[in-house]
Amino acid sequence: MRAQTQASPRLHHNQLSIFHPPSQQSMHPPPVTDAPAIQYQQQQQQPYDPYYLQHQQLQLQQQQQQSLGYNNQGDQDKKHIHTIFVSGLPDDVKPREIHNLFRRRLGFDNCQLKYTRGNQVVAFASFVNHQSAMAALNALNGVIFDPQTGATLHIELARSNSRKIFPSGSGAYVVIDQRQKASDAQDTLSNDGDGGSDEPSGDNPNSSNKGDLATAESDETRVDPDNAEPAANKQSGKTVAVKVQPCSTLFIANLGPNCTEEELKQVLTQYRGFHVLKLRARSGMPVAFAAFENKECATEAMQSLQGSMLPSSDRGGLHIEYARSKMRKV
DNA sequence: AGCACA
Repeated sequence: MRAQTQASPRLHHNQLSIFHPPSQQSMHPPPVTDAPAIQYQQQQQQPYDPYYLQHQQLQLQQQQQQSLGYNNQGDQDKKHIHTIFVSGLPDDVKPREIHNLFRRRLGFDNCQLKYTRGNQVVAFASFVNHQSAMAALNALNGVIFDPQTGATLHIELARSNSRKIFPSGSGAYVVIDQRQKASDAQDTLSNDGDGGSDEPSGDNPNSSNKGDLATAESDETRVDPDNAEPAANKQSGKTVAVKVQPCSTLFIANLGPNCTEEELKQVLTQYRGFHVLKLRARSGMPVAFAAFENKECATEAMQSLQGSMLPSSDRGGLHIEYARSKMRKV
């Protein structure tokens, strides 16, 4: 009997918890001193999720910012936007997948999947503040969502924030179906009570209510045709050629000059199947190679950590690719 | 853009 090794090839964000610092930490000092900004997992076996702690901190931070008048909407920039707009999704995407894509991200609040009239699928994800939204945007933009079709996520800041439908941190998601043809959108509202619900279980075909959640639609969440780019050619019968051959070893670049092997290892050990890390400093800028048990594990880690900032990062977030050759087993 | 170890 075989184990369930052939899960869905799509993203499984089961272990993501890296600190995404504010892209531009503005006028406000870092939150508080009683909790470190980075909470590494100390290689424990027990499931450890700093998400909730950090989530609470972020909410506190946002309240402080609001009370200080930083959420000034007179600004022409988008500092007040804490919702991101996601396109490039395959049309068979499930709301659960969107939720699982974002639920572990720092500062996540809620998300909604939307079927547009043009038979496109887009999603909105809201965070507790602008920085968290930007961190998620930077981490997931350009990520291949479905390796089999090559569908690539295109993420940008939403034009306006989603209306808050659920209490913060409830982790709920919403489906809005505007398709013209017969719709098969089923669940409109779900909670994740338990921690581990990433398995690609069978879809439940209970199309009980449709359209009642469409009241959540507003001009805030309207989708413009120019806002949603045509996704990868998933219509063609053939599978699209991928950029780089997937490999169980990852190539990690854009590290800060002071990046240490320990620092990177602390992060990588949070991901399933991680084995060995090798750091190589060359001409000032170090690069690293991380070996995983298999390509799937490597892919998960890459997709979660893409663009993430380390404490030592000073030239932007991590740049991760599949290595060109597998790490020699030593 | 930068991909080693054997």
